[in-house]
Amino acid sequence: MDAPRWLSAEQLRAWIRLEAVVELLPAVLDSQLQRDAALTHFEYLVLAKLSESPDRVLRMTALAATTNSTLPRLSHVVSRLEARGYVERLPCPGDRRATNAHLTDAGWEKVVATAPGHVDTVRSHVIDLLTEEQVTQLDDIMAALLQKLDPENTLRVLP
Amino acid sequence: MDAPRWLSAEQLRAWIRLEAVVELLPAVLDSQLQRDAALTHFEYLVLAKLSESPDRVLRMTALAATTNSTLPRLSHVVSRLEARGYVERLPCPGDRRATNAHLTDAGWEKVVATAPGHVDTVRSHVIDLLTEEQVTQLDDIMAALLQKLDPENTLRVLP
DNA sequence: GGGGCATGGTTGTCCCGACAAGTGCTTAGG
DNA sequence: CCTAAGCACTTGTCGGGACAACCATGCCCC
Repeated sequence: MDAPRWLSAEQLRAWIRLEAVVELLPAVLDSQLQRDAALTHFEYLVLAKLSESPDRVLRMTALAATTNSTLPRLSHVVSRLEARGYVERLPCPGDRRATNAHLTDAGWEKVVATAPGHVDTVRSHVIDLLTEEQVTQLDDIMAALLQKLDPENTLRVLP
Repeated sequence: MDAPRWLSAEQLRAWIRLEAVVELLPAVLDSQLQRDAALTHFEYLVLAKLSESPDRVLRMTALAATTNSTLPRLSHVVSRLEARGYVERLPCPGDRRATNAHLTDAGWEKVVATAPGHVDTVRSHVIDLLTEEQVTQLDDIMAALLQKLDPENTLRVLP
C-alpha cells in the first residue's frame, strides 16, 4: 500500500466537527418530531415531499429519490404511514408495475400541523446560528459534497 | 400558535442540501469500513479515539463523550469489540464504579491497518472536493452548529 | 410473439441504536 | 455511622434501516 496522504491539522479539525454534526443533528431532528408529532424525521420528510407535489401524489421511485432513500426503506415507511391514515397507495394508471403514493387529507393536516415546529427547530439549530454569508458558503460546500454523494442529483433543488 | 418564520429560498436550499449530506454521508463511511474492515463507522471511531489516548486507555464516560455517543450505546459496542479481541475492560483504580476501556495490541493493529483506507474515503468524499478556503469555512460553520448541539464541547478539538 | 433482460415494488431477516430499568459504588447530610 | 441521593455503568427489550430474495410488469428484438 502506498503512503496515505494524511490530513493537516486544519483539515482534521474541520472533519472531526463535520463528523460530530453528522452524528448529532439527526438525533435532534428526530427527537423533536418524535416528541411533537410522533413522527420520524424520515417519515416527516416523506409527508412533506408529498405535500409539495402536484395533486399530492408521487411515484414510489420518485419519492425515494427526493428523500435520499432506497425503495425497500421507503416501502416500509409508506406501509406504516398508510396504517396511520396519512398516505394511501394507488395503482399508477400509465404503468401497472408502478405505485403512486398519495397524501390523504389527514396526512395533509398532519404536515400543516407539524411543519412550523420543525422549521423552528431547523432555524434554531442551524440557520439562525449562521450569518447570511455562511448560509451561502454552506450551500456551496454541501453542493460540492453532493456532487460526489449523489451524482445523479436526484433531489432537484429548487432554483 | 404564532406565524412561523419561514425560510427564504436561499436558506431552504442550503438546508435541503445539508439534510441530504447528513443522510448520505454516514452510509458512505459505514459501507467503506464495513467492506474493508468489517467495522461500523462508530466502532472505528471508538478504536481510533482509544489509539490516540495515553496508554490507549479511556474511561467509558470520557470515551462516550469524545465519540458523541451515549453510555448504553458505547457499552454495547465495547462488548462487541471486546468479543473480537480489539478492546478489553479494566477496572479503574481510582473509582471502583468506573471502567477503563483499553485498546489491545490486536486493536492497535486493526486501527493501523484500517486508518489509511478510511482517510482516503474522507479525502475523496469531503476534503479533496473543497478549496482550502472552504475547509476553513466548513470548520467555522460546524463549530457554530456544535455550540448548540454540544454546548459542553465534550469533544475537545485539537488546536 | 416469445425468450431474455431490465424496471418497479414488496416482503423477510438480521443487526444496530434508543430507551428504560436495574446494580453496585460513592458522596453528602444529619 | 448510616441513610439518601447521585454517579458509572450494564442489561433487556423494542423499533427502524440495510440487505437480499422475490414477484410482477414492461421492453426489446430476433
